[in-house]
Amino acid sequence: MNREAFSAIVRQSSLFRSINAANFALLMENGILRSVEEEAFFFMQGDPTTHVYVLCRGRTRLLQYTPNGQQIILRLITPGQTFGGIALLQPSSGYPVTAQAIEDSIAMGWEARFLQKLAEKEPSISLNILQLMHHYVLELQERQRALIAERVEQRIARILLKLAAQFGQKTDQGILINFPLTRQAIAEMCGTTLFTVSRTLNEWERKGLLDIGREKVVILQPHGLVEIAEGIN
Amino acid sequence: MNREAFSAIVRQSSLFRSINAANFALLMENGILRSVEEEAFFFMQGDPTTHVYVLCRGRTRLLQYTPNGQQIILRLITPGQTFGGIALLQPSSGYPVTAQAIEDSIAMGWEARFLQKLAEKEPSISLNILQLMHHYVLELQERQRALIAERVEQRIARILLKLAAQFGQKTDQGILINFPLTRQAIAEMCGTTLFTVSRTLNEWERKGLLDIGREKVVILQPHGLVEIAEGIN
DNA sequence: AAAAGTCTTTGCGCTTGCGCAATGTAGATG
DNA sequence: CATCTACATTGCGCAAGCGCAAAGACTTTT
Repeated sequence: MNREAFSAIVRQSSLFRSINAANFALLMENGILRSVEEEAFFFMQGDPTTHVYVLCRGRTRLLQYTPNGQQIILRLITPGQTFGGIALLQPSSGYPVTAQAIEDSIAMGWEARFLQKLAEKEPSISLNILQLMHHYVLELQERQRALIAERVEQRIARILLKLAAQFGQKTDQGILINFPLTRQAIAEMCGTTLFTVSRTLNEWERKGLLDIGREKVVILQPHGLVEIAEGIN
Repeated sequence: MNREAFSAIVRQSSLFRSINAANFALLMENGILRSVEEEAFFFMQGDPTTHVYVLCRGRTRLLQYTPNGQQIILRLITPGQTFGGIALLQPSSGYPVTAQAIEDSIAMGWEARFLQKLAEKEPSISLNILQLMHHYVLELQERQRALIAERVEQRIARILLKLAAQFGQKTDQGILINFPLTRQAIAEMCGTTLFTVSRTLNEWERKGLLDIGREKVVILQPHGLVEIAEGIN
């Protein structure tokens, strides 16, 4: 467990990048490390909001369950990103989402009370949280717009482009989405079924836009996807 | 222009209800009143974020436009509610929504800079903003869930129940939604078309759940709507 | 009272994309 | 290597709900 390396990640995280050295030292003293295995949970929807986390290693996803058991993937967390920030709110009614590790993950976490006190000394923390929530609001509004106004095709294209931006790896053929990505997972990100995703991706492969495989997507013609996402047909 | 009455509304608004008397006085000195006629705008999506508002009179809606001109009604603002709070964020990239008066409206507004300074003296303002954004996030997540997992019928039922909670007026027959509500508006709140809304409402009237008219909805059997919203069919 | 404007209803056709079942395939496991 | 398991494809049928056009009803204006 390389606490040094993790410390560097926390130092640059969007939540704490602007705090001073003394407070950062405090942060390191009071943070706990949590290791969570693939498929296991940091917390589940409804759990009491005890901790705020910064992911240090691995990949984690935030998701919601619908009453009928369907999952909605809200966002993917990579090292340096914050999750559970909602815990900072005073009267908090439980985490609004579930945080599940996609691969073995390690996060540093702080008790909400500790951070609340720290935030009094270091107001930038509150501001950063506000900033994070703002981004999240914009993301949700955008998704809602897409759900209402766009067809499944467009939404799938959008998700692929977004994943490419977040996890893309340039290869000589195109952009490999460096991420174990099942059809099911794609479907859960854009509100459709794995069947529709499968059909759509295969059609795009036939057109030469993609190169797909088991849990693999390579974008060959990003521009083509952009056109689909924008509804230019 | 009854500044006194407005002052009382601001005093109780979710944004400022917890600030001290001195700061409240400052607030009143520095606030401006903006009157906006029916259909006119407080601000539009993309406008620079200059002011934060608390609505004092009338009704206003927050909406988004899709690229193809479709509207999405995000939320209805009633007196005492805050809008444009996003302006408090430091590097802000324009209002993410449009604020349009549904009826002649008056709001008190403050320059973002002024409020930012006030927030340094009165941290509860930041906390309240955080709280507001949190509510908004929960609302958006809920809407997204509904859009993905529920059928139009359920979403319409949900919207009616929500409107009833916000604007409902008990009459001897049932709950009147005291609000000029076109089919088009309902459609824009739940991501469908006015045709589908019209058909659905008429079906429900036939079943005795509603009493509908031009821009009027009276809920006769709230429980029936709840059952539909919950998908108990 | 007529005309104009807005909101609403309704019929019809049709596309989208879901649901399910059966089958195929790649990688992991023993 | 055989087996198992998870993931992926594909065909078929179907329901939901959109889109449009036309007509009707209620308001407001002149």
